[in-house]
Amino acid sequence: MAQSHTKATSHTCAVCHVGRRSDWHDLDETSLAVLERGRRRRELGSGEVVFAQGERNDGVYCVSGGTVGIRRLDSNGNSVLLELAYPGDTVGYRSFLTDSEHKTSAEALGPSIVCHIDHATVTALLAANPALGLRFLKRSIGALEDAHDTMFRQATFSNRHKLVHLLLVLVGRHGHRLVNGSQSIELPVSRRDLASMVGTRHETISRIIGRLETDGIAHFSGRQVMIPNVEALAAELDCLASA
Amino acid sequence: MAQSHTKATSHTCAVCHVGRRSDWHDLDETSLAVLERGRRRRELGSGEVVFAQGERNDGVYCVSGGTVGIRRLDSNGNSVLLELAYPGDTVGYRSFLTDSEHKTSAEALGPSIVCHIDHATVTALLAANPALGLRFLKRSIGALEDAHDTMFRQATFSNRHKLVHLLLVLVGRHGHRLVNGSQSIELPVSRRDLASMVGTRHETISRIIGRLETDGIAHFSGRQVMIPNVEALAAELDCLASA
DNA sequence: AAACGTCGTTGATGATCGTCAATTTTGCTC
DNA sequence: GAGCAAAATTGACGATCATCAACGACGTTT
Repeated sequence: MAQSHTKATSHTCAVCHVGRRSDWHDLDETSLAVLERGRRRRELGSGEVVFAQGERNDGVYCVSGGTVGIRRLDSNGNSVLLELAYPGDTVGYRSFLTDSEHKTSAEALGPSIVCHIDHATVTALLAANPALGLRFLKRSIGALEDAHDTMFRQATFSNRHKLVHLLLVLVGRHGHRLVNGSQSIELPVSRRDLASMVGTRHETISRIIGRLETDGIAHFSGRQVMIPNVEALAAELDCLASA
Repeated sequence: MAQSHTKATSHTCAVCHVGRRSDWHDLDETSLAVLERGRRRRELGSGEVVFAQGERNDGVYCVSGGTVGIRRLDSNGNSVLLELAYPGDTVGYRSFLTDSEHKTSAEALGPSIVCHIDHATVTALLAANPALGLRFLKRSIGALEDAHDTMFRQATFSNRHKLVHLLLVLVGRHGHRLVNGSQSIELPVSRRDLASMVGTRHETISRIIGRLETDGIAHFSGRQVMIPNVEALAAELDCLASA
């Protein structure tokens, strides 16, 4: 809307994620110029780190392609995948706004593209565009409500139900409808990460997957999942809401 | 600092929570006057509801005394206590900022005092005081990081460790040091709420408490808890960090 | 005082899970 | 393609948990 021309050089933020509306679309022309100068595009391979837990903040990152995982680690080697970020999402804004070190790590869960916007640039953009701060505020509130949802499920769902719910969420993001109406996904995460998201061990996830297989609800082959009937999967959760 | 006089009428926000710094301390004189007009103090008995899940937002609430629980319910009667709010904390700001219905309920966990600040007043104060928006932003980021901590513990701690951790947090908020160095607390929550915070059933909490008793680590009598040696309690968690 | 509901505790039992270990599979490097 | 390391699966076993049920304690109501 505001940015009518800008000679689509294919990699300016103004024309990026047209459909998805990133946090940077509302900027005025001069701010867009500032953004273009302070921004650096990075292509990441699977597993590459965007920022690491404990590092000082050096700006924020806008996800432009692929999937980015937000992870927390401890000194024992435990790892929990807390959030998934997709194109249009901004990550690293929390430690920026609190001017502190990153409380989580972010890593590409597959080939991904992120744009780094350096610290000084974000500071300048925030000063000139109050709406940008509002976007971050909405983002953190949304993330908090997601976290509350997760905490509620952790306390009330069985592990099987938690895995089914997670599969349904991933289908919404990564699923492809096949001709016969069934769904096919390539999971963006390992079994270990699945386990950490469900709150159990990877061996247990293996066994629950085995039971889903024998029940005919889903068929797993590595990270490929075939779901013949998504409604049947969703029905597993409905019995909780109605009973 | 800014408000030097204001004739301490004992119940103005400017002189409330002097030590704890509420979100409303930074307001200028004229905004403080607006706040005083749009604010209504409420004294709540144990269990009384501040706002209910699903209601539309009608402003925010500043906790002035006691303890307020933030709770999520579902249609099956399941209830999970997600957060605790203490004097100086503001609650209800999330649905205010997203202009939506409350996603959680808030209730007094004991005799409490909250000040209701009506919707129009908060809107006016936010427009005149950008710093107030920042306070809410910091608050939501802090709550999100707490939620991430909880999610991490849910995935990596045993139920016993989760309960021990929760006890240590509650000791920090509600504990009193006795002459012999031991700590005494009155729990602000029921066993059922303890269970929901740990992510298990109340019967299991009962049994874990029983084991803590026989281990001599803590002594429970209703909501009164005696902890002879807080370090011994904390040591339960240390073995996780070092091992 | 009696009746009632909620909360908390305790017991018994079957189901589920965590752990250790062995093995297979997968993905990557050389 | 061979070789390697990490991931994933499977089995066995003990530990823990969810569930159902019974019971006592407590506060409120009638």
